[in-house]
Amino acid sequence: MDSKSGKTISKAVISRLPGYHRFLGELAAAGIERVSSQELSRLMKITASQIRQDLNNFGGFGQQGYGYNVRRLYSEIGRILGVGRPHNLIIVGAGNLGRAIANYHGFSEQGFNFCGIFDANESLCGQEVAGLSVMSVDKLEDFVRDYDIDIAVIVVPKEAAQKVAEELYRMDIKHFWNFAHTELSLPDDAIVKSVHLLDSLMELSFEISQKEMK
Amino acid sequence: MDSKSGKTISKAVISRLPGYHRFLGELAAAGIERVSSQELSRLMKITASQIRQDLNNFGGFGQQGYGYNVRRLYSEIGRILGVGRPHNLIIVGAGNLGRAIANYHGFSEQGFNFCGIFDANESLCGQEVAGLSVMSVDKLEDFVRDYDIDIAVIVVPKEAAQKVAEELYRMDIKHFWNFAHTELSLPDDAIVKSVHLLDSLMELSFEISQKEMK
DNA sequence: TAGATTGTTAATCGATTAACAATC
DNA sequence: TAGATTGTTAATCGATTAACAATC
Repeated sequence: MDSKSGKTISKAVISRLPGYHRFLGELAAAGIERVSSQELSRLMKITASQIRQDLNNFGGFGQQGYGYNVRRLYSEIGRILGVGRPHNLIIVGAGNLGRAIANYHGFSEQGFNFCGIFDANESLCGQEVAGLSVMSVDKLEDFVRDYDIDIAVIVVPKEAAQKVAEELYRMDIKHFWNFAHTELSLPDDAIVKSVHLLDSLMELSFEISQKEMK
Repeated sequence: MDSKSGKTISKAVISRLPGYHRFLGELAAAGIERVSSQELSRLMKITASQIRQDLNNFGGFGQQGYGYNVRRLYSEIGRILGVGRPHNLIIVGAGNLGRAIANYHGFSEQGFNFCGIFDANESLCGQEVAGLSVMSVDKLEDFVRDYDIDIAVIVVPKEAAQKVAEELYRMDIKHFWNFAHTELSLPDDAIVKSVHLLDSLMELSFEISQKEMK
């Protein structure tokens, strides 16, 4: 069990874990061996107290009087996040965003392997994207049965997203990284992580408006 | 002033505003005229109490015994978010993700207009992306002076992001939508909204790991 | 008017920060 | 040992939920 005594980790803590992983990765790459919560605090602009609280959800990775070993903490957080251990993904939707995701190599460096890319538009099928040949969504069922697919990336128009997700769920895919501009509604054992780009841009726009009213 | 008596709106509230906008847009498109906080609560899976609290940060948009007028509330939230009012953006980085963003039409529908796309790689210059011709980053300074650019989308490799952002800041661009896998560090009057896709995928991976440990 | 539902205050819950004893 | 810094408990702060008077 990752978290001490199996207690649930709050959303707030989870959302900071990738940040720890990123900063520690940079420190490790810079050849830095140890870091204190105070140094990390300055770097990440969160309090040292919060850093220690967050890490202690998972165990005592530090040493009094010394701080934290950078490489050790980096790999512990990686393990907690489940990176490293390989994940097999498919991309559903071979539009611009689907292609962009397939082509970004930062994902595979962390063990996220794109195994197939699918589109409903037959005229796209056979095109090569990031070393994969775009397949018809008709082939999804067979493909998912043959490979051990863990996560589906939903990059289809919002009108199609719910239906596609339900079909994938029936094919026993329970984990979704959703880029469609809509919420997916699936049974409780499904895990959906949505990235709503327009929402993010709107939050920026809100902050701009607030600043200009000052 | 948007918020009642000018008080600062919490991050938590801001993050829910685009969701309200989206759901109300869908209700309006479906021809639904009124909605109560309780109905919206069921739809959005947040409590009715929270919805009323959130909205009352900005004023009383509802009516006792009736609820909220869908079209009115939709447009009020749009106004609060600063959508509708046009924003001029440039995209810096004409890689796959930059192109995908330029090509997604959902942004311009909300008043976010892409005016130019730039890349440091001269061999990409002149290529057409979403009706725009990719320009050399050398042209940025003149372009930004001539057009009224409000927001820069940073879609360059993480090694280049900080430098590019600083240059844009010097050219008087203060608002950044950052997709590079690093934090941007800029003076306090800059507003940076980052989208770290890998972080999002790692959060999903974390939740998968947690589920599998149960 | 009676019923419904808001706007708002008060109560609860959870997350962050502060403090410090434990210990390397 | 003395100094540094963690792990952890307690105090504070902020966000969510509950409750209900106001009112359409």
